[in-house]
Amino acid sequence: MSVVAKAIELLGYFSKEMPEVGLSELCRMAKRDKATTYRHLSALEALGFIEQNRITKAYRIGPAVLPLAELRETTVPRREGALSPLKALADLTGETAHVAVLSGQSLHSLVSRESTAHSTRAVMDVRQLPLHATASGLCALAFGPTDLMDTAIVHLHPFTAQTATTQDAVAALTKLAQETGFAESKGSFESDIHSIAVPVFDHQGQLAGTVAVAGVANRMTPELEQKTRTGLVKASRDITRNWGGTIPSHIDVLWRKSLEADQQKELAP
Amino acid sequence: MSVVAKAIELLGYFSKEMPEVGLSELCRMAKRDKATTYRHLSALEALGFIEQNRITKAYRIGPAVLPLAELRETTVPRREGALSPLKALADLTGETAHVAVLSGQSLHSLVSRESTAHSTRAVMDVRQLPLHATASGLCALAFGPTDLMDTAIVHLHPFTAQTATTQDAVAALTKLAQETGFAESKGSFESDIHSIAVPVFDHQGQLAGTVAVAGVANRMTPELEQKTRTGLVKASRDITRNWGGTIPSHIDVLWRKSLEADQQKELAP
DNA sequence: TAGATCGGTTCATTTATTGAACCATTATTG
DNA sequence: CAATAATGGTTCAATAAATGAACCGATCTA
Repeated sequence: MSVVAKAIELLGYFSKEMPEVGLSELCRMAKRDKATTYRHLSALEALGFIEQNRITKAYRIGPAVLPLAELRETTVPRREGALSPLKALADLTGETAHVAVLSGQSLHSLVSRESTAHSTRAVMDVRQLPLHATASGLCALAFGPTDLMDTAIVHLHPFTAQTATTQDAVAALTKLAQETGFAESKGSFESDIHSIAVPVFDHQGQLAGTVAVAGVANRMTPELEQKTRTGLVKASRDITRNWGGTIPSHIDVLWRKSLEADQQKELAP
Repeated sequence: MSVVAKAIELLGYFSKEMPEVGLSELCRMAKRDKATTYRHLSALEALGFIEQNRITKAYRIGPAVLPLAELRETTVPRREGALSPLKALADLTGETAHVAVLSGQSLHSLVSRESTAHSTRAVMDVRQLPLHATASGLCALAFGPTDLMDTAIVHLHPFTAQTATTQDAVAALTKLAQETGFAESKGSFESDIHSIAVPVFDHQGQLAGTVAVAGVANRMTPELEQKTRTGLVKASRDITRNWGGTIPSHIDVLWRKSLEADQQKELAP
């Protein structure tokens, strides 16, 4: 692992819940030596990526990230295009909706929207999503570049008892997603969270990212699941359009079939 | 210089004018070896800080900066508070207005607003502002922590023929700013740009950042300069208030005196 | 077709990174 | 209130990682 990666990884330990973190705390979280962490922090501080609270000595994200984000937004305005479909999805389901983008071999959280319908809800505080353990990740494996699986199986970290930790198990989940058009994670990343994800595509019909709904498990009834699937498909269509992409026809077919099957089930009993 | 710094410095070469840059171009700009640059880029790509255009092979800023910027703004919401005073300032002067924040020992561009009054205008594409060569930098030296000067004099890079390159010259400009309440740069960073800056303060009356107007030199008449000074003082008062800060009374006195002197001059001829 | 440029790779040399042990301060606590 | 255990920060010899000249194959240009 390069120093660059180690240093920048530290930025991942800051969150809305913990916007300021001290040196020792950060060492524990990153499981690194104090001197090392300190030098990494100092380097990031000199660059304005983090800054230090002069009183508490704790660190927080610095102002240097702002112009970079602005540049990214004006160059590739994906966030804006994802925002309003995501809001609609969160409102429809009453759960947390989020969009992640595929960059190289990894999946990054782009924007998330929490519903205010319930006091308990999923909070998206992870920036890089594990491919094998999240609905979004499995969705990327199912519909993204094939070599993504090679990266995924390097570290099959067991986040919960439900996490798929063998190549075969991950492959099976991926296959299921490819057959239905929906990727699912039932407590495989966080134990009480049940997620469903669908792919978003770029102008070449390649996977650009994923839209997902992360729901509190005990609220995820078959009815809500169906509503979620319908909402996800609409959100993916909207975001794909906003990003100037097109949904491959075979994906369209998959979704139509899955949604029709759901409706059948609803009419049957 | 640490690898972390070298790698992250590469991010500085992307701009609105050049949002996508190839490997060789980047090597020339950063004056570094190709292999080194390539490895730095690869590291940043793996972290999502940059991504590669699969067709042109050129690199651009990646999506990983977006959640960081969002976290920064929710933690330290300064951008929002600066935006509308900045807009007013740009409209008043017809030139480019911008705000920078002091983070540790360096000054970072926070947000800039260009006026549409003229087709030629200053473009703020630098993220870290040199302390000795810009109005904002001199302003920070004049009203910020005293140890800032130590950092400033380490590299007195001659950006133009007008740049102050001796400690004495920088000290003289700083002293002038301290006496008038306004820091000025006449072509010391970019030859045709004339800038004026004033400080913005935090809740302790310490320097939090700077507001500045960067004007095209030949448009900067004494009349526009006076209008700019008045506008800057208003902008600083508004932004300082929005950030929950207070302007020290001695600064208030300085500004009043300077603006009154300006009015005298205007009435005299 | 010959030369130039591009992105990307290799490997011996060099240089920066590492972490145990060390301070100096600042809370905690019996 | 003194003892203890945190905290942030620093040092330096051992070591692991970064470096860059030279190289490759693919495009592009004249």
